[in-house]
Amino acid sequence: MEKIYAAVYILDISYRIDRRYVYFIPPDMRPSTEKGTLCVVPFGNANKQKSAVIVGFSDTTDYAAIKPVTSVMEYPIDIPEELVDLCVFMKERFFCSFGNAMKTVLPPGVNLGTVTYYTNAVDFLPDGYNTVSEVLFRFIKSKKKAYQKDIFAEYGQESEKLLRTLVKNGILEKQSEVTERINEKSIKLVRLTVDDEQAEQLLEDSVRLTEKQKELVLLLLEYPKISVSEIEEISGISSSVISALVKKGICERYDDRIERVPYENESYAVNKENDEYELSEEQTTAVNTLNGLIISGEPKAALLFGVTGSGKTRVIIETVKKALLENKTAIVLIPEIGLTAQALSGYKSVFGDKLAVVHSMLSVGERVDTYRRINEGGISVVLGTRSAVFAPLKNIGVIIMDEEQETTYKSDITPKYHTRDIVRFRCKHNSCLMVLASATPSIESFYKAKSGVYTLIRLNERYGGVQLPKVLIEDLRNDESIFPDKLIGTHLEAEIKANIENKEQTIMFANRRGYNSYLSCRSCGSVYTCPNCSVSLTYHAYNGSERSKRAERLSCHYCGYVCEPPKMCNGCGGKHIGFFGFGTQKLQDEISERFPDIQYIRMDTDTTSARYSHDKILRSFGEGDADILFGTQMVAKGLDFPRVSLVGVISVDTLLYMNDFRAGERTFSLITQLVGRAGRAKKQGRAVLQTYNPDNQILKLAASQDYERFYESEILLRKAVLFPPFCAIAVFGISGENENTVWEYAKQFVAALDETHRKAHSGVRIVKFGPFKDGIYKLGGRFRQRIIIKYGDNSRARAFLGEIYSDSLVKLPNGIKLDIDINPSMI
DNA sequence: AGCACGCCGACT
DNA sequence: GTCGGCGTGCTC
Repeated sequence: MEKIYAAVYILDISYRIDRRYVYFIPPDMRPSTEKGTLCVVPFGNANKQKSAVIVGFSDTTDYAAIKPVTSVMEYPIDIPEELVDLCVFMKERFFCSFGNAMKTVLPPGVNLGTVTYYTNAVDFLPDGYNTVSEVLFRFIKSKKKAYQKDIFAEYGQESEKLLRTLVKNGILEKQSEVTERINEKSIKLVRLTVDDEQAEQLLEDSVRLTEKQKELVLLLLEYPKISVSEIEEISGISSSVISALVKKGICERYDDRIERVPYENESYAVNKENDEYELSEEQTTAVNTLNGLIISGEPKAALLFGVTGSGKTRVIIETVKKALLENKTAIVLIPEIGLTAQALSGYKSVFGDKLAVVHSMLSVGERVDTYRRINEGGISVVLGTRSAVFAPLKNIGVIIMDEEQETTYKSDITPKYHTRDIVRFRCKHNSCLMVLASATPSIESFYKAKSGVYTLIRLNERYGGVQLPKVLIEDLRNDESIFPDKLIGTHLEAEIKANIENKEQTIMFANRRGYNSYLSCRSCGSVYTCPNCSVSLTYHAYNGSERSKRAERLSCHYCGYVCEPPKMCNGCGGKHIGFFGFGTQKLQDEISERFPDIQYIRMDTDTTSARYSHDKILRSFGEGDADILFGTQMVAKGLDFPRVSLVGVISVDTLLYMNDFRAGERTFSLITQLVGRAGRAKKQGRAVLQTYNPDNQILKLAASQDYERFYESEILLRKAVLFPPFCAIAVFGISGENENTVWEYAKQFVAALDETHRKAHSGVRIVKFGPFKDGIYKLGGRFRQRIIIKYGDNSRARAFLGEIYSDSLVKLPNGIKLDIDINPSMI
């Protein structure tokens, strides 16, 4: 077949007109085209130049009005065929446009956009035009090629009407071209340009600086590495204050990229254990089984089900080694960036410069570089978070997902893909092995393993014969030591004391960051909620250098809204405003109060938002700089510190009662991970689980670390009320600023859905719920309604959902947004 | 999304 | 009479 016509997908068009379009390829371009080639094509009435990806060829077409490809783009990155097919798959599976999928697959910042420009079609402007037209004409003539955005910047958006007239009259020509630009997005940071002493002096000297400016200097002294947005969040100091100080030469703004120390250049203590490490019998069997699946040369899947501390990571490394021996490549996925430093030292020492690390904290430039290195073939192992699943490796032998149940594997922006689905696609394409590894697999995955779809591999023993920690469920209901509003119960306090005396380390977990989770008026009961979102505001207290200087703020964890705490209730005017709930900051106060002489480290998004601070915290704790590490979810994940012998869980009660079918699964997993942090060394560790619900079944099962019994009860439940793995779930989200409009549209949407189902897809079996309010009904000023569809995942069902979605987008009222999420991580 | 075509009201 | 409002329909 000759390559006369090309089927393409256009990159920047909306979902509802996103399909294959066919173009004529001029003969001279044919040699330089293949599947995955980026090109420019004219599109629509105006023949706007758009970037497109070739997805197929043909030598005939029955479409009469065919247009020719404008040009083939020279692009620094090849898009492998596999990834082109993957984008088509993502479009069908997750209902996103091909272009959206491509954007996710390519490294970020690779922006192929169309820009519009004007040229003069005649040399002189004829008589009869007004002065504005004349000015515009002269501007365009002097520039030769005047970009629309430049014209707008100079003469305003209003000039568009005149431009249109001039084009219509043949005075100007409107044209477009595709630009390719790599955006460097970076975090804007602020630092002092004077040393600490000079800064202190400036603070003394009351004339030179205003109060606000002093506050900022104080803040910068405390946080040497802070971003502009963090400054605003913490202190409410606006960027104008920063500018004033910059002008005075006291501080400067700088770009984080400049300061970045790539992992590659950091020195890691090479883990000596790696060489001496001997696989246990269980581990050897696991590696052999996995190797057998790799060399089968067929698409395979396995679930590596191993208790915490059973040495899963070592099995993973050995399996990757086997793949490399077969001359194949491997991808290892981990749920969070926080794990990379620790995980990296192990992988780096084994795979050296054959390893590339990919995660979301890399700068755009670094990511493009890494992508290119992989593309050129010098890399055989890619380690990273979910975006690493798109690494353009060829000839993949194995893809491993560590902690496969983690919700970070689900993308929360369009396309809302699940990494597991992408892994499955790539494994099919590469005829290779998918390995899901976890101590607490998702119910879906364990179900597949039990029913034989995945090979189930168990690691039942902790490596080196270490015992699982002893878990104590501590009933807080009658514990005096937590009155009136303390967090650390009698037993936990005693255990921590014992640990401090024995010079052993402790990890503590609290559910939330901030200080108190909400404020409410003690007289009228009104709770302080975010004006944009239907959630309560969290009270944050940021320690200044002195206690009295403490900055107090209320902040919304969803939209970023920040305000000062009210002095009195704006409902009833009462002065008694109470704090309820607790967060990591409150825990911090209590730790320093109860254990005044010890060192502690807090770890939550407030303390780790600067790049690489995560690693620093962990390294510091690992080196024994502190006795207690405490924080949110982060402290639960994969940390391996031999000196930690105690884990304290302040409370997980709120997690238990979340209205979400996966709440049980997540709580179980979290507790298991937390408990697993204790006693990675020879000695048996201890864990204290504080709760007001000591009889809760999930807590009990988690305390006894009995995943399989938990699974058995959970799977029965899922089957009874129809949840995954027994169905797939599509959630349509409708949002808008006007509450009533959103509700009206939601009803209309459901009516349309019912009608389409009845008329054209009655064979598709669905169960429909809603519309009803989203769990967080108002978010960022928008009201949200949802419609939930349970369905069996097959092509007919997907065609139906795609049709509904596409048709509805066409008729979408102004100001209403509609999106779709397949198998969301939370409902 | 953007743009053209097309059919009705208020303007020089 | 015509300029311009936005409903409808199409994009290889």
